[in-house]
Amino acid sequence: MAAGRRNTKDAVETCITKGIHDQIIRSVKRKMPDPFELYELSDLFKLFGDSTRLSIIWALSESEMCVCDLCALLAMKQPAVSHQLKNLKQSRIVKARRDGKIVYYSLEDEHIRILLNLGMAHTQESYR
Amino acid sequence: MAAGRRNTKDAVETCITKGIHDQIIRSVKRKMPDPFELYELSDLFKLFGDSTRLSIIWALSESEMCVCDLCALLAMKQPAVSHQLKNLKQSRIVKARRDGKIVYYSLEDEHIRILLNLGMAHTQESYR
DNA sequence: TTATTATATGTACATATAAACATATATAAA
DNA sequence: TTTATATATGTTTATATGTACATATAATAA
Repeated sequence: MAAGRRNTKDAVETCITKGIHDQIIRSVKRKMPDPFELYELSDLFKLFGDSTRLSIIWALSESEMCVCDLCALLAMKQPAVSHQLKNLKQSRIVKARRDGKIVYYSLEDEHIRILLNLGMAHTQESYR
Repeated sequence: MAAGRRNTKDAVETCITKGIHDQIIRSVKRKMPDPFELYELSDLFKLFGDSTRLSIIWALSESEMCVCDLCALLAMKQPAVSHQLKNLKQSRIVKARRDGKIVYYSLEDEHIRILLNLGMAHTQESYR
């Protein structure tokens, strides 16, 4: 791609049909979120990006549940559920409260529920 | 887990401390989206779950761009960008229009932009 | 204390996948 | 037609990751 073009510090690499979109690229580049934020955000979405984990999120959007409830509901092994809950907790998607031996999980905040509903709206719209 | 419990067709597997959450599990199970929908939805989120692909989505939320623009903006190889755009297009996250040799990509609909913004709100809230 | 239950964690393995590289296709100009 | 440019696609490889299994920890009861 694009041989023989300058590559100074602030130069913007565009197509040979040079400079057409130069201003757009520069403008967008200025607004770009810092890499850390994009990385954190992709990590958030990544956790929604597995169907069994998404099932857990969906279930918790319906009701607080304990680990064993989720195992029963989703026909998953307990360690698998616990591993996923750990991931979900680290990314602040779910929170936990212990009551004796039982640990109850629920969604961390309303953002999660809204994200889920919005995604479902998009999917349902695409496939009807 | 839970040895010696009945396992008839409609039985709900719960903890030994039996029946505590039986009603909740049954209720949630009834409302459960069908597996296909959850699978499609997880596929949607999965595409948001990679930082470079998320950068593409973010960039297109700022402005329609051609493949080469994205390469320049994100410092990615052209085939890598095209591969990701193909994935994004298949899941109706982006759409394309061709103008001569140049193919311009943009977000498919407003849901995508809202999903992105909502996710960013959650991330920014978590880390401030 | 020991026993039981509920949950968490360490590790290994099989699968998924993002990126690199090479190559093919599409469009326009010469 | 041939040439150049922009994009698409096929294939390989290195990495990431979900699950299974074994085991550890936490909490309650006996």
